[in-house]
Amino acid sequence: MKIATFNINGIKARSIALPDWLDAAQPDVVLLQEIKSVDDGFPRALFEDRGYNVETHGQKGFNGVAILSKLPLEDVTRGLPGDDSDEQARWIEATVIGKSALRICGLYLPNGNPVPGPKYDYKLAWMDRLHARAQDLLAQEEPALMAGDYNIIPQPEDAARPDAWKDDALYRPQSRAAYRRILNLGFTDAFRARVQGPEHYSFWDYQAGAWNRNDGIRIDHFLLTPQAADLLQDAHIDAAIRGYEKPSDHVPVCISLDL
DNA sequence: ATGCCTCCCCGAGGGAGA
Repeated sequence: MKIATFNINGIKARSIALPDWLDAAQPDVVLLQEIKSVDDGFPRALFEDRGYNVETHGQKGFNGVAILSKLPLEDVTRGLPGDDSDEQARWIEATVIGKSALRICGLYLPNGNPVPGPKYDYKLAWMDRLHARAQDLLAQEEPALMAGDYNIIPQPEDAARPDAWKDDALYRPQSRAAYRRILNLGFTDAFRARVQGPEHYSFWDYQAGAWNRNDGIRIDHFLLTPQAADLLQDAHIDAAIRGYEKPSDHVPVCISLDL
């Protein structure tokens, strides 16, 4: 089973590039972030015509997450537990029914800039809630994953110019510690389990020719429970499409599970 | 880089992104 996560930076702006990538890459399941659309505005037919089931959790203008799946989806839930007053659409879960069941969580973790400030406080509070959900997932002792745009640069090797990010919400020690606290519960970073070394990125700024200079950062991640990590066959980043026509500033990260 | 693009809101120019 091939699963991808892709921050598309607006479904309307990606109505060509996203279907083109789906047709070429043929993923079974895709977790989308930043659809920037309400549920009713999401072009479901574009994906249903390609054999995908579509589940969205959108809001007007910002954020928004979705799941595309060629396999049946069950028990879909929307919103990260832990704060009923949180109206931002950043979390969706479902169970994919393949040879056996896999719980998948798609997330768009808050950016958090500027630091300090209320947006950074929101990021850290959101990560506390993510930690709690992560603990519950692990307690199930079943194949499950949390994937999406974490807005976290885990290590210096995950940025072309780590010094440029030292005061940024994506790289502050407190941000990275909050991410490690989740990882250290027992999750596997699927990409780093398969690929080591620098110069593997999932985001390049639109500005200042970042793509052409390979001035990127790796901030889109797959975290696997031990039972899911046992099934891991492959992980890679589809970097090339960053250079295609009208790209997102992120590219897809893909894994294959023996499911 | 207190932001060089791009996206959204809409129908001008501001908020947000990372």
